[in-house]
Amino acid sequence: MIVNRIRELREEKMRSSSESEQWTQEGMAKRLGVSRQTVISMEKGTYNPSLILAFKLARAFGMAIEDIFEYRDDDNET
Amino acid sequence: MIVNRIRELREEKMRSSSESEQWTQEGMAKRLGVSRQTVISMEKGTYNPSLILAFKLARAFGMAIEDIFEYRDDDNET
DNA sequence: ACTTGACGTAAAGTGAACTTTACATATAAG
DNA sequence: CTTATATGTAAAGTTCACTTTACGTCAAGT
Repeated sequence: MIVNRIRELREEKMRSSSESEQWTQEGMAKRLGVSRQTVISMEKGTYNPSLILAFKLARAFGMAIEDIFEYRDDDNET
Repeated sequence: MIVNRIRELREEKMRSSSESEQWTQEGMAKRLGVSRQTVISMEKGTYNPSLILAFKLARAFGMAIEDIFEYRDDDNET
């Protein structure tokens, strides 16, 4: 399974950034080129995003994928 | 789009590793828990794997995702 | 009171990641 | 010459990431 820090990071951006509306769920969705539903699902962490989405997120936050997502091999995933 | 070094890295492992059969396409498929077709498709680079698969690959190679996959935002992907 | 913006949820649809099977080729070994 | 192993390809099926729409809540502003 995969654990992520997306919500935490996004909320920190909302607080610190001058353009906080860029960092709402909808702002992030636009920036990433996905739907708001997808942002919500990612934050919930209930699913396994594509590598491209992970790269886009990492780029948006200016971080490495490994600093946003943590992989824990508890069980049998695809 | 995403470019990767999977084939290159796997073939290097085949040459240098003592258990080279662990690094055939089929060996990798078993290790990653996917089908051999999926390994072939990944090496061809024609598609966008899941984050979990990317993590498993990175772990198999003992590298970071960013050292295996390179993200180039040429156009409009999901 | 009413609007507006940010977040949440549910449900149906689409496309692509991934599987499975089957067959074909090339190389190396016995 | 035959057998085994590694790779390639094609095609049909399944699952799930992601979309779209629609509606509901809550807090802040006017």
